[in-house]
Amino acid sequence: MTTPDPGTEVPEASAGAFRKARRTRFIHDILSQIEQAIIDGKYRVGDKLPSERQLCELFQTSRGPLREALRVLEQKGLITIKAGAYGGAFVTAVTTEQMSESLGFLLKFKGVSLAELAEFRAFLEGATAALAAKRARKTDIEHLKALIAEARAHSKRDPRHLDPLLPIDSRFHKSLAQAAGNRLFLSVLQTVYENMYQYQDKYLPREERIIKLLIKDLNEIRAAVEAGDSEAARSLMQRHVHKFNRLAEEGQKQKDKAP
Amino acid sequence: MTTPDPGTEVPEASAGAFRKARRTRFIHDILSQIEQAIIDGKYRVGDKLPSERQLCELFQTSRGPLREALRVLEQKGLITIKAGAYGGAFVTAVTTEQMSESLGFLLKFKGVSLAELAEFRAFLEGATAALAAKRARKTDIEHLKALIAEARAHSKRDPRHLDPLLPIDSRFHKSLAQAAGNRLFLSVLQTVYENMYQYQDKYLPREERIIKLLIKDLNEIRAAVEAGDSEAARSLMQRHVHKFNRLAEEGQKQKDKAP
DNA sequence: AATGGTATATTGGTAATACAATTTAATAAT
DNA sequence: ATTATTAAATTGTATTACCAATATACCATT
Repeated sequence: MTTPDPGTEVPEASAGAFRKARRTRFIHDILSQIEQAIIDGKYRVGDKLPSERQLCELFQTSRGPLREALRVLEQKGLITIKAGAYGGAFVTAVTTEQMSESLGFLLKFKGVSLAELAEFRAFLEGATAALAAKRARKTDIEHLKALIAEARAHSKRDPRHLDPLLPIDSRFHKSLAQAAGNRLFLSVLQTVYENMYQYQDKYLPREERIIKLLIKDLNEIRAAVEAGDSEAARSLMQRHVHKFNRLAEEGQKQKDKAP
Repeated sequence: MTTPDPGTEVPEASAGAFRKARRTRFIHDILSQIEQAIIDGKYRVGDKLPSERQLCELFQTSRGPLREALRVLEQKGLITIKAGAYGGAFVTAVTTEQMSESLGFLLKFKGVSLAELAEFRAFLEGATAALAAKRARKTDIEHLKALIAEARAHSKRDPRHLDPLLPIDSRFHKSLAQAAGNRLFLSVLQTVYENMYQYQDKYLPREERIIKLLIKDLNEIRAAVEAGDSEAARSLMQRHVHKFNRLAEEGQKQKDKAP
């Protein structure tokens, strides 16, 4: 399903009638069989695949190639492997981890700048907020309110420490994505976060006004979402993201000057 | 860099100060070393890594685990492996392939519907068009015009065949993403395409009006982009995407009725 | 001269076996 | 009841050998 599969191949550039006549490795066959079995639901999350030796029997191969295949499946995020008695290969729920890593490579090697990532994030979160404004239910709104209340409590107890607020901020954005009712937005958002995390929060200036600003922004967004005003939600969110990105950029310059 | 790396670890849920003290497998070390070497530019695209036997010497390990590591790197899209004399592991340029696959798994296992994918695509392409309207250069516009001209030529020569137009359509969208001047949009767009390809085009009704509609839509978008009207470009593009998605959905229902 | 075949050395691909390390569960000892 | 020990299953690693693919250089045929 993933690699050039003769069966489902799309005749895009059908100019050339031939494709590379590469002979498939064993592990390709093993991989696609196991993948298919998982996709077909023959193995569900939590299920244990047969032991390596048994799989060797089944596929009529030796442990070398088989372990290579298992390693690839592990990398794809489909299984996790535990050693020891009652260990083995267990089917796991897919996460955004692999997608994040792939995106990370693209960022690194394609030379995508943080500015580009921030721009993408602004669009993404803007759209997320707009959707949330249309679809958020009462419980979603309450959840957002609770998060803001939590943030306020923190800031009252300790008006100078930004760090405890950052995870709350993160949860706010993710809750919003959840309220948007499209899991794809949430997944992509998480992927973006996992890749800009290190930069964004690290360089925000640790000042009281930042905390106030953050809470104010979030609350305005919440209000727009609650009012069902999707355009306002989008606009507020985009401005918020851009604003905080600018703050982080400036903070980074400051730090670079006097480390 | 990918897996739990003590160095760059982010204190997200800094509630738990400790991370699982799992004894790292050999291949983790091997992986991170090779990955780092590639990231650091010690090996560039096209370069050949040492042969398996030599790598075994370097890492003081046997071929089994080493090959597992190479297989994982291959899966990550960092290297390709060729057999035979003068073969070996060659560093390759990263593509969107892995990200596409990861997204594909998320779609399959998280039960993300095609409707959700289409919604995401509409947002993405809308944003892309809006950006392109702001940033497209003369050469970009000319490229878009050339594609439309090509499409028109096809439709004149053969007014009934939609299929030759679909690749042109695809190129149009990708060119637009290129003109948007943010490689991230292009990468994500490609990722989405690679995952909805099979569905979208397959079920479009093969009627003459569809061809006319397609060309008309593209040209209107091109005009908005050329005029620098980003809001119009976004709106036109979003409507276009939704429209064609609806057509494909209806076509699918038709085909399901009478196969 | 051009083409096609063939040897060869290099390198990845597979197999088989043995042992080490890890982990859980059952058991024994305190 | 708690703790230490043992046993069994399973992955992790090492070694060795051989098979298969392939770029190169050389040779043969036309």
